[in-house]
Amino acid sequence: MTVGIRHDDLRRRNRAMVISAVRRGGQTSRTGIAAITGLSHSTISSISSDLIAEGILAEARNEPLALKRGRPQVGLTLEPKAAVVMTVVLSLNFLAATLLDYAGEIVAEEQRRLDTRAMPRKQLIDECVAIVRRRLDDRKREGRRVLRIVLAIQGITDAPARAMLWSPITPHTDIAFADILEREFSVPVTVENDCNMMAVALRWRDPERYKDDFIAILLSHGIGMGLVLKGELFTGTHSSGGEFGHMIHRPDGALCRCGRRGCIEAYAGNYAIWRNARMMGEDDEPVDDIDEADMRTLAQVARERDGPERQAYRKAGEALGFGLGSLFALIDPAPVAMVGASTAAFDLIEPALREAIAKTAGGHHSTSISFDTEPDQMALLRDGCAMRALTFIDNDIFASGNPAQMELAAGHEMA
Amino acid sequence: MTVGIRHDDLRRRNRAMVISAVRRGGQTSRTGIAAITGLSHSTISSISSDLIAEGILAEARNEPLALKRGRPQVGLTLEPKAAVVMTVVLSLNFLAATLLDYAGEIVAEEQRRLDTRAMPRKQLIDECVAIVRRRLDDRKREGRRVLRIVLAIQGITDAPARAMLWSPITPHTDIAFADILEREFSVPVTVENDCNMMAVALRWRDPERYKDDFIAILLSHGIGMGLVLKGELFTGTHSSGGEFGHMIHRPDGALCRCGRRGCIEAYAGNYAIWRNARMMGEDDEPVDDIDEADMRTLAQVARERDGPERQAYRKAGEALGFGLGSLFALIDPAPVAMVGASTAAFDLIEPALREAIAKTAGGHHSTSISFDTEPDQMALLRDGCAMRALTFIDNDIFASGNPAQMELAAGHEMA
DNA sequence: GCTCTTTTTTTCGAGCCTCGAAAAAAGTGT
DNA sequence: ACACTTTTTTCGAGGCTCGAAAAAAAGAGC
Repeated sequence: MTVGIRHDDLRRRNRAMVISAVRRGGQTSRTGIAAITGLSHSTISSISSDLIAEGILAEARNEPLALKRGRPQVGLTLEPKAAVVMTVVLSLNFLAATLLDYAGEIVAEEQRRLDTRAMPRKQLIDECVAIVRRRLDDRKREGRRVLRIVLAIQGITDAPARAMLWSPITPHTDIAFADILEREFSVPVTVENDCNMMAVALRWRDPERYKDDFIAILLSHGIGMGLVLKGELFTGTHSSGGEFGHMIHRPDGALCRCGRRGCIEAYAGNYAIWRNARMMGEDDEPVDDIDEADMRTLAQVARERDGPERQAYRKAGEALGFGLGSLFALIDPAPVAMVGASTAAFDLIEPALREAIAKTAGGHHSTSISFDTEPDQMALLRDGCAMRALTFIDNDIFASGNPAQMELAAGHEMA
Repeated sequence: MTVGIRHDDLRRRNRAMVISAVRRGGQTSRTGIAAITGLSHSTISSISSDLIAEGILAEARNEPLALKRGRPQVGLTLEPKAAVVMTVVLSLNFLAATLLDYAGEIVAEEQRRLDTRAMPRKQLIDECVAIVRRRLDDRKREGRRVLRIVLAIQGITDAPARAMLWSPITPHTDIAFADILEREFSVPVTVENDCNMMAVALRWRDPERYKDDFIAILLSHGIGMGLVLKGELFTGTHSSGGEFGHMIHRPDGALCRCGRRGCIEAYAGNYAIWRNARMMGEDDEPVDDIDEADMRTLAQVARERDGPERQAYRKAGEALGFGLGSLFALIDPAPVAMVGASTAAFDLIEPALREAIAKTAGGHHSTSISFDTEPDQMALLRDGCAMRALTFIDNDIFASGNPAQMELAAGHEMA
């Protein structure tokens, strides 16, 4: 049973609402916030003066919001110096860390290539710890306390966002990154699934198109998905869930990277398209990594002539289409964003995809389903992590005007 | 953006919490409620004395709750006379209406057989209106106002629970039952999917087993599903969703009742099992209805010898297993309840089901997934509707001590 | 340049709500 | 009968939001 609502919860929630309104709206006046939240002007006035005094919001005295009669609106903005967050992205052979201020501006960045698949467990962990340490020591941080680290991992994470359970980028499993980094740096950490963070980013980037319900599908070596339903990120009950790529397309079908058979990924992942285009057997062990240039060449050949290459893309489209059809049977159709470098070949995939989806129960209005493509997954990923970290600070730290918490945030060095 | 929290919301939520604690706990003391909700004793005292004065709760003076030292606890119960709700169940060739008091006890019942499939649209509607009118006129109602009607329909309903969009029980589509009944009787109505109501009922009936995440699958002429995730009934974005039976098992496979091909239902529904057992073609038009006795005979034959009958059940198990595997890839494994008369043959289905699920990504620990069977779907359905209606009254009418609402509830005759 | 009008923001008192402490109530044990 | 224990109610304090009114900060008009 949910716990009863106390009096102080009330203030906390309304503070959170004010912060959220400013984060969404950019520069927003008190009157605007009152309109959005439905709270009275007096309440907004009281809360915002508190937040300004606490150094969370700031008044943007420079540019007036509107040129009309009457007292001009004073825009409220997020105070960049209020906090700093760090995002860490761990993908196949790639590690990146970014430091951002409270307003979401990038303060410092670092990217590295490394051979994640060959690394021993300890070295993989140490690389992550090291990159975090270097960015924490970055002088551009200017002593502002890092209040949150969000680590996005390609693979499955656990439901409390504490650990990586399984990942295609390493043979090792069950790495409790959150515990490890928290022990090391005394900053709260969460570990998130990469596709989920992409979905979060899409929502912030284009709230018109990606409103309350949409699907982000990553077309890459493997197939991933981030799902937002009713305004909430959809996750599994025990894990990050949403493993669209491992729904079954054909029972006992092609061999998947996960060791099982017939998964959607075993038809639509880069390795599967490659395998089919090269007319290898469906039982052949998936190759480890395919150069992006090779995939581009493959797509070009498929565009030029009707051969096994074009067939391979057709099979990918078919798998994705039937998979989406099954998904739509569960959740109803929703806008779809195709993310990743392989979306460059989406023109080869789409016809078969639409054909397949039209054969399914969820495909009722298959022509009206929109597919957008977004090739740059890394930028999306970083933005998603940043918003995840910042909204955590908004809701769980700054919303409760708890003096102890605030002091921590203001502290110039960490424990 | 969610609207800000006002002061009166606070009381309303805490009132709802008190009512909910009593509905769950049966006879509960004020102290117990304070412990469950985390609210202070003074708050509980104040709220419960209000609720008693308003005739929503009552003190159960008869039996003491515990035999220990100190002032004995006074049990609070739901006041049965506070309201009355009606449930209406519309299934294939069957219509039932039940009147229940605020404590959930049945006041009056009526069941009818009718040929839903052959009925014109108007007649189907009229039958529903008529059964509601008869039960509203029932003298056992004793003038207590009916505050809610919940209509459960086998088929797809829309997300706001206002209309039936499609159903296998009738060729007619898009019937706005909620509007029709509300116009007729001036009582709020919702239209719910039958399997969703079964899931609701399971949760109330056995909260230990069916906690926050579980799946109810209806094995019947068709295949339906009710899904509870994170304590919430899972629905689609536009419709009741969760059409597990129409996820794709085999692309371009067997002909389904819905007109498409390869749906799970086209292998696991009674008509599919029948079709396979009789060695008819997978393209053969599904039969309309199969006698329950015939299905029992079929199962008996399948148990006795290894022939097409047993194979048919194997295929059903396989379809359900791969389907659950795909579902588990999205939501992670959860307890499953198999509901309906056809669960009598679950012993024939289970081996192939477990075999299939073990081949999928979600089937990691396939042996640990529990399958319960619950043959009596009608009782479950009625209970689910009743709880749906009653909790609506709890949360949306009685929780807000709105005098206007309360007066309506107390009124002895309807508008 | 001054006053009037308009719009935004702050101030102030009223009304609720929850909480903790203390008091009252209603039994059991001896 | 009296002491003890546990539940429930009462009461005053402290917070929060709200509406109304006041204050602030411009543009418009002359």
